[in-house]
Amino acid sequence: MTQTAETTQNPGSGTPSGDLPAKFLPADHEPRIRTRWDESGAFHAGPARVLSEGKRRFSMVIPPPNVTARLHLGHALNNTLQDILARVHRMKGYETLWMPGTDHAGIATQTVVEQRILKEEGKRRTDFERDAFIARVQAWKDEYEAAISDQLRQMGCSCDWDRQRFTMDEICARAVREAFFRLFKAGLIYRGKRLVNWDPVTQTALADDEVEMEEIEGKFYYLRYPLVDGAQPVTWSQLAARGYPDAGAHPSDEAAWVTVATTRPETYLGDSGVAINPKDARAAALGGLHVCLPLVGRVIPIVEDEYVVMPDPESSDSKAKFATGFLKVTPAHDPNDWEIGQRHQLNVINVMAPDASISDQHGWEDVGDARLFIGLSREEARGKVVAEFQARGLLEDAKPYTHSVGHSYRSHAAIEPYLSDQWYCKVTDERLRGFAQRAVVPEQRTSDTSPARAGVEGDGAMRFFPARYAQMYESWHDNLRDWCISRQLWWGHRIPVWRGTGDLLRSGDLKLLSAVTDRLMAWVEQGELSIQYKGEAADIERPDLEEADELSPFFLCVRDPNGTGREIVEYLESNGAKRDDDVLDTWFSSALWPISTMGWPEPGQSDETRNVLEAFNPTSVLSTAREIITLWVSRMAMFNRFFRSEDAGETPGPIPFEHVYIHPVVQDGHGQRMSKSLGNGVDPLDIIHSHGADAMRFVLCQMTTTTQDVRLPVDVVCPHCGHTFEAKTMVAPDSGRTVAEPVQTCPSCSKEMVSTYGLNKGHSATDDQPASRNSSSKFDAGRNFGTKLWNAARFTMMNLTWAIEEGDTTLEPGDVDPRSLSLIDRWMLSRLARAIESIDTSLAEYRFSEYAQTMYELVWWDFCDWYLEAVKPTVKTSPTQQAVLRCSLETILRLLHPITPFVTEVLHERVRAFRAHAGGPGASVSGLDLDDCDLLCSAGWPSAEQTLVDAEAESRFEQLRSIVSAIREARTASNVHPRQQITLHADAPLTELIATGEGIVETLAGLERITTEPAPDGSITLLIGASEHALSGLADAVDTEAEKTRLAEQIAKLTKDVENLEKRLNNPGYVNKAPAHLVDETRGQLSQKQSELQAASAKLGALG
RNA sequence: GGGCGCGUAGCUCAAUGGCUAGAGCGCUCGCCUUACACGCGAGAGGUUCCCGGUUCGAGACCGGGCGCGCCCACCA
Repeated sequence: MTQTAETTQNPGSGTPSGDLPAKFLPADHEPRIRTRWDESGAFHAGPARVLSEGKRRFSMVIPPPNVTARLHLGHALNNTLQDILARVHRMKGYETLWMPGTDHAGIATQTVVEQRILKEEGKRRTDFERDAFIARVQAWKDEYEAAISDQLRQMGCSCDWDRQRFTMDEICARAVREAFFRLFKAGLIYRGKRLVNWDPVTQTALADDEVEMEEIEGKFYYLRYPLVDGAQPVTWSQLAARGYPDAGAHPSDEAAWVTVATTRPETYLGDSGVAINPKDARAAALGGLHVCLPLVGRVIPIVEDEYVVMPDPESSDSKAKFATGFLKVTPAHDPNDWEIGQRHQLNVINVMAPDASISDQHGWEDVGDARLFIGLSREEARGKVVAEFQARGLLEDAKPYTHSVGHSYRSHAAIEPYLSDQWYCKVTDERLRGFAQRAVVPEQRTSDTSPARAGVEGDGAMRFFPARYAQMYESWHDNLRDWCISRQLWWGHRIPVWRGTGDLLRSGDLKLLSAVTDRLMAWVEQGELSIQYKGEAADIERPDLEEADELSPFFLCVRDPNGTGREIVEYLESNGAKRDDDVLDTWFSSALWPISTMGWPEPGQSDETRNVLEAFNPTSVLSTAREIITLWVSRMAMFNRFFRSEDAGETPGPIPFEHVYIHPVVQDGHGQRMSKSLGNGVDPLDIIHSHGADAMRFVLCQMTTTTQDVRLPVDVVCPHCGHTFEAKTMVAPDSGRTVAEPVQTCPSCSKEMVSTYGLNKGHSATDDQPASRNSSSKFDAGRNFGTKLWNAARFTMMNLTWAIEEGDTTLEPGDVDPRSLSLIDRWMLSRLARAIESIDTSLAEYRFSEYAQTMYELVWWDFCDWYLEAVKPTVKTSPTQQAVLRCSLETILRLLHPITPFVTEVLHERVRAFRAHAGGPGASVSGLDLDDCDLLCSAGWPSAEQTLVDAEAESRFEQLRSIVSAIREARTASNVHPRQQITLHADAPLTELIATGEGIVETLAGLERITTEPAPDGSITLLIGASEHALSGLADAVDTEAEKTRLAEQIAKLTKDVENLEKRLNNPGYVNKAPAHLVDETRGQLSQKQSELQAASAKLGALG
């Protein structure tokens, strides 16, 4: 929606407030304010102020967004919260560093770029040279890094933009190489042959988290494997003789078999055993027997393993229900089978090529008659295997079975567990896992029993908010496995390892010259090279290196291939050593983020960069999403502590952050996570465009409760008329998810559009049906709040301005003594003081919604609804009240600035302009400290002395407020026109009470006067408490019937209250056991209600 | 399978075991009151998912269900 120009004339025209329009139009101010902030350098942190001047530090590293795409509202939420923390602490006087940056996001980015190139140019990655392709990805990165930075800036994020980082920039890359080298040298990185999640399409290993589970309608195949004793078939009668249960049920001279159940028959080619549970009654009779794989002819053992599930057709567990008790073991193609194979020393037979076709070129030799499967794809082979088994009477059954299968989150191909050589990081080592576990504060630790080491820096100092997430962190470490860190990609940090064979040592004309080895060893001694061979460190001379060959090479890790190691690299490569083609898992560089961004391992050359790490690590808080607690938070803890260890890992170094705040996940209105595939994401810039950054930030802050998910109903914006409306939805047949219907009709202009919410396949935008954008009307509340604040400030300025024009002496510097003030002023100051206190408490516990709510109530209810309305008649002539008004506004601007930085900064400019115009700082309230500062973003956080909290003023105000409410209710019930000034006929006590308010009751209730005279005919009765008063001077005749109805309702309610209170007091348990003050309170309430009831009844009786 | 969160007004959410369970949006009525109609005033609207228990007192705590959702692991 586009905002139109203001319609309201400003009465204060010609003064410093004169050019304030009736609405705050964000687009008119945001760019200019951002420029002012940038130019001021307010967000640039200086380590020297921490290290030499002893200033308290507050630091955060941004969770670097992936450069794959623009930011969505989930990012907006997290970054708003971080900015709030940064701004609050900056105002509180902390030297504040918020380090911005982005993540290269290895496979994700490479894949989006590959897909775009394929779509636009029809080329594949393999059509490019490695460097040329990387250049294309780099171009994408540049585009999205710029877009993301722009989004963050438009949101108002107060990052230290001079220090912006990227996980692959030289500063971070240097840290990655150094980290890899140190881990390699320490034996914490090793080469391992393991099963990985292999994506046969992209031909890369995927991390577990890069695998998505998808439900598949498959089949359970029951395959018969003939039993053999040595080379001879075993008959059922022989089996019966061994005591095999039910063997007699088969023809005695027929060859016996066992039946295995599998969803993947094609993997039988790689079977190297059949397992049975030792508790199975059949197990004993099979001792020493083998099975012979059909066609292949391979004879494989039957092993006993507890892992095998016993069959139970009645079981609700689908495994037991479908099981036969015999499990085919394929160590090369199933992770569990791999484990079983390890336990029983079974052969590992890989029957597939990297593209997942059946192949005898990758570790399979005894092909036998199974040759007919060679070259088939997995899917083709499956059908063929089933057909061949069936043809031989070996297919017992095939049952339909729905199960979930891992798929590549990028290519969507089914994952093949695949045996391959990979680099691993030994995170299970005490120096990594142990350090990370012991970082957590003792009271949040549960499972890990290793004690924190007394006196060790960082041990037991890391705290989770909300605390429950500590549990997730801990339990993950219990089941930790070594981390596969290599990826078969081009986009990423290339692994700094070269492989060498004995030929490297026999280079040139020389035959195994010790001089060559000496040369390598010299580099090792210099700490520039580290060597591993056969899984062990070879950093000492090992004659057997000479035997290394292509199949079993030795590995040379170069500390700094681009710098000091250049000479080594040249030497290695000129002698035939080849660099590893793989790159590191993205999370490897992410794990270094808190130290790499701050310059580790180099101290930095200039004053600016030197000592950043010393000054700002550990950071104060990390704000992130819960699903990466394990992938990221834990690894940062490991690396920060390991690499900052002062004794190479003997003693853990400092933790990466003191607090870990886990923010909620933003879901759409149907409880679904915002995602690209659902199309329910919302671009923060769309919200900024329609509502402004402040409105977006305020609502996001207000939404952030301590639950784990928050819902944001997504609306559709009409591309024709800008109207925002709730989309008509449907359940998608394929996913079962709720999505918008493909074509939506605008309820305002009746034109049609194509909704992006739900990514409707086959519906593309046309001129008649343009694409709509997503938005949410939830942000209206934030925009309204901003306008309210704006107008409150406008009112304030107008009143102060008038005083100047009239030559008042209002603004003489000097303290206003709160004790000398009127009730309403004391009340307002008390509310401010309490808000300051309450915000501190909320923020200390990361309760952001409380902070927003406190400000909402302070501004809208206390300040606007009551204070401003109450002071209207008096403020123009009261210098002290003007001082209170101005100080209140300034306090509010400061307290609100971290949430809504733009509008508050603009208003701060106006307040300062006004002060300049008035020629001085103006009167201030004693006990309320507000420093003078050019920009609000670097102004001081307000502090209020405890003396400003005035309980007496608050309770007196509550009394007066309830009188005002009673009068307003009576007016409405009797249809008295809002502007009609009326007369209150009150008794002496009430008159006195109202007098303490110095006119505010009259103002707020619209009273012309208050008198003790008896009310004339035609008045309406006003019951306040148990005393009866009246209102007269109404324009129209009193509706007696309406008054009777009102009284009857009142009586019914009071009767119920009295009953409840009596019931409570008649309960002996309550009177005896509840705290005495509560019982007394209840007694008081009862007598109060009883007299009110009596008064109301009497009045109703009198009306007849 | 393990862990976690949630279920309160039509919607989105509040409520240290203690006043009559509150707010915003939406709805109804009255107001263009000279800061603000993105506003002001007054209202309507509740079986706090169900069943038990603890307690003088439960929306909250305990046990058992039902439902929704998220994360992790696994899937012969």
